[in-house]
Amino acid sequence: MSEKKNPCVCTNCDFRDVVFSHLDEKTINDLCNNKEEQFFHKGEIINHEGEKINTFKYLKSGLVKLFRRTSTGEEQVITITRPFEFVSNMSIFSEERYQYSVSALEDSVVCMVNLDFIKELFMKNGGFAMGLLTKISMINDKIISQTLDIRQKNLIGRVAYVMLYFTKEIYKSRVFDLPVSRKEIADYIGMSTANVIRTMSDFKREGIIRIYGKTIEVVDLEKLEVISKRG
Amino acid sequence: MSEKKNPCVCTNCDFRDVVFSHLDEKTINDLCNNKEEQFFHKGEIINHEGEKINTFKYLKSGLVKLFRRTSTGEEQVITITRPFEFVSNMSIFSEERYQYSVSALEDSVVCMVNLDFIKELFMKNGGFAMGLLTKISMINDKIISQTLDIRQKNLIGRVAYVMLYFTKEIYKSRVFDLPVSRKEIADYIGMSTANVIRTMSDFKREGIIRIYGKTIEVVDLEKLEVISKRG
DNA sequence: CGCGGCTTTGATGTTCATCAAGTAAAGTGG
DNA sequence: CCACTTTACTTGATGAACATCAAAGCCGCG
Repeated sequence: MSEKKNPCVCTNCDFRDVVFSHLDEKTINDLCNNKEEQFFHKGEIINHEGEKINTFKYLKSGLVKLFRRTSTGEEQVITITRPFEFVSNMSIFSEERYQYSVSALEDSVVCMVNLDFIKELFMKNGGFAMGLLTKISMINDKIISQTLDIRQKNLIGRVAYVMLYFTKEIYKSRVFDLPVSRKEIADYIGMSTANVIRTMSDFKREGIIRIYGKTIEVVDLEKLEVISKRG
Repeated sequence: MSEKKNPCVCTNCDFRDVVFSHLDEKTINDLCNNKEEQFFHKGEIINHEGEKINTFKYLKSGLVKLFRRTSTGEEQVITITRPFEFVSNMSIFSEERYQYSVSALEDSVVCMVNLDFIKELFMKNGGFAMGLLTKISMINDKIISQTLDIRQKNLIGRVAYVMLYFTKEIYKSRVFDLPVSRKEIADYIGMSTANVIRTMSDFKREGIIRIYGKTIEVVDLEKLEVISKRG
């Protein structure tokens, strides 16, 4: 046990539990030499639609949105997601280029691992492969079911859904700073900006939420739930 | 080379190229003993939402739809897909139970492989694992991008999209028997049944398609493309 | 302090769902 | 095989939901 100390920070990375749990110390060390951490300011693009994929990226801290741009220039937001849930794009193995863009909604730290290294690891370590497939499947399932959930609701149901999503999934708090513009919410739920704003104003008028600039306070969580379910 | 003849039909299965390409003869033989083929009549359920997942299923022939039922009882069609594209549900590894239902739109043959066998194979054969992950990713990507494509269109654009989907992706022919009801199209594109019918009648009136009972003939493919893009 | 982007609200019009009533087609049972 | 029942399809009329347009207020930033 008197071997030279391993200075690799990956050993203690919280992300190990997510997909790198079945790796021995040597592999973790290799991983460490094949990765790079990068900081992104709020608003910066993490990767562009069409860009070549050559790293496996995951979010260590912050908040990101996954989106694409339609031929007419409008933005379609696919999902908004927190650390550990965002494992690169879904298509690292199936596509050579990113199908969607990812941008930082808050200051974020992304860890980028050489893709060939990941692929090699995937080939020779079944446990790792299984963990990664499971994680990727879960992310995809979540996106699909979220999309279906939204699709079945009307305008106010969708807005309520988004408020609840931030409250319960993203911030786990009834008070939070909205990390997106009204327009981004609109692009997320497929409604017009004006109507998103109108609905939020209605919620405010009815005492369901309070708005202080960018800060939102959910006052009546139950009523939001009812609206989201019924809408 | 005088070993006993292997009667395994899997050796020549077309599906080998899809995910079972990296397997040696012995493994293929094992696979053969762990699989079962099943025939489903048009309309039959292949698997139910909520049912326990214990086989890896793929479509050998026929046509299926993937869907779920909302709390209010309406059906949401997630995708309609042909052989080799449908590899069980997406969630065989991430979930214990099916999240969605699958039913046969045409008479179909499904091959069902013991899930534990697949998992074991996945763990010890990197090439197989890679092929499977790639396939699953592609299916997921397709579902997500299709959903986004539909979402950005209006009523007539969506109906045109569906007609083109059957013409170009499913049947590769301008004349085909519509395998779904008007209501199922409506559930697929998220519009009302009456309006789907109305739009198809409009297309017929304008000479874009012809309708003989269940049979559809696409007369003006280009006009459909224009409507689909613009709508 | 002035400019540009985001937000807000009202007024107007379009798109689409819903309802209703009728027809065609496809099962079902005698 | 025919009468009956049910399910799918069709069309028109109406109203609700939502987009769009426009004008004004707000806020942050150079």
